Amino acid sequence: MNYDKVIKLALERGFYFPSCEMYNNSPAGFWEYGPNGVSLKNKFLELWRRELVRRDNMMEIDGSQIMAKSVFEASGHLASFADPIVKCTKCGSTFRADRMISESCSVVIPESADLVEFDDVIVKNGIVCPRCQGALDKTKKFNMMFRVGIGPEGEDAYLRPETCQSIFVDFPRLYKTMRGKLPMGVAQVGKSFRNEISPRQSLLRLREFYQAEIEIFCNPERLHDASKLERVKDVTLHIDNREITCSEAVDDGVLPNEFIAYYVGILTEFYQKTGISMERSRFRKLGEKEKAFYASVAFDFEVETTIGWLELVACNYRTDYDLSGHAEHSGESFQVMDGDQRVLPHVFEISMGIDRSLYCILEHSLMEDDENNRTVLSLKPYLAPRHVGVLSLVKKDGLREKTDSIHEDLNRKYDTFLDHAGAIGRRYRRLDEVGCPFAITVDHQTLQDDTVTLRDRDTMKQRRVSLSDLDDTLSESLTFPV
RNA sequence: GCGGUCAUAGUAUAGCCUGGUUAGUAUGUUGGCCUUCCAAGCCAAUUACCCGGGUUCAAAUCCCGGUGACCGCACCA
Repeated sequence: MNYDKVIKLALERGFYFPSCEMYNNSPAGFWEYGPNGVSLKNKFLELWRRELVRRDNMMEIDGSQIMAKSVFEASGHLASFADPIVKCTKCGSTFRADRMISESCSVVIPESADLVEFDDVIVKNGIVCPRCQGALDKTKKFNMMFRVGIGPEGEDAYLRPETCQSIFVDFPRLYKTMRGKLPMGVAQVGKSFRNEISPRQSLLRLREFYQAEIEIFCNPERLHDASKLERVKDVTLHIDNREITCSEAVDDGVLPNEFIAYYVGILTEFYQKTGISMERSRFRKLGEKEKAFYASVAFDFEVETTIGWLELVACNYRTDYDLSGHAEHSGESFQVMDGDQRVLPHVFEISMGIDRSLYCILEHSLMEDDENNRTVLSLKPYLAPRHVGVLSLVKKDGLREKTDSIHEDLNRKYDTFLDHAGAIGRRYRRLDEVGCPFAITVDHQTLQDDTVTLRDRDTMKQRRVSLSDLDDTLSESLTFPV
């Protein structure tokens, strides 16, 4: 299934759509989730909590989206989350200053250098616009964070460009008050904001987006403990073009230690349960130049789609980069006791893009069933926006009333969809398109013996189920897997 | 931000070149009839020319500007 079909489904069936679409000055890169999108997202996150947060006994927080300027001085984002750009005064083209200079005259300037250094080299070497030979303007910094003005004086603060900074600044309190012990995982779901130059492709490149981030605080001297890895040692990983188990990955040096291998393992088990094809997924170790400025080791979890490989998760070993930065800027101590050892914890991060993950689930689940002339969103039942359609075969002879009462018995426990209108086949097709795994239909026999038909989305097969067994039957298929 | 292409109902499109239509079609949606378990049929209803300006007696149509989308470049924690 391809990108166009997914976006068409998203627009037509209330999964997601552009924000403020009726106003023509609405900026790009902002999308909203409709009813089915929210329901899918909530269930995806519930699965994430089960498979990662609860499984590893992590704690979850919900931090504020606007954060103090100092946070980003300490984190390095004010200095490093910005690109030096230079603009041509004649044709208006914009270039990354460091790249353009190294291409024009092989002088290498680090991107974090002072802006005057770029200007000096441009003047000294007579560099002009590579496109039109026009004169270049002065180099500027383009910072990708959104600045906000707080209070009447409009004091500087920033929308967080990643959710994890709240986890870092909250770490000392969490450790003290929540009886922290290393390794300690802290998770957060929330919005992050980045002023992308060119947002693209709906959910895949947003200016405002959801992240589910996990930061595991650990003792850097105890990364070879294999006790947790035991649980996932046989999980198969696609990594660096190989197919190996978690424990083999450590033995072969593909993954640096047991600690990281364990988290890569549970992350893989999580994604297996989302319905994303693991055959079309991989971990990829990032090279020195691809890594973020804070990472010493970085793996991306990537999924193949019709528009290429997408990065869904960044796994970064951030060392003590963040905690030492915040310790230095705030004066607070971030050291903790691990046994009888005083340590400044290191951080391993699992930073997940929720929107991208949802897109991949949709693309990998969407099927065209030509034989039956239908489109089926073959979601895992526990992720489906609607669990069960409740339909009356016809409205008359009391079937409507019977159906309504069955619906009332179900709709507090399940996400249901009540539908009386139109041809039954059309109603089944509509449910198929939003991934609803089951439909029960009330017919004349129901009035006689309190049974209904239960239709399975993927096979279209039906069986008769007694109303008294209905709850058990549905629960069995709709609860999250263990 | 640059270049190319594009913008008409929920969705997909015709009409634009050559200005004047009641803006057509398909599908969807809503109600009704019929049917009574897989997008059937019939009747009715419903919904659109991206925004702003210009040219003109008259603009969906021609011109300018803006915004957005797609592709490429670049960027991408």
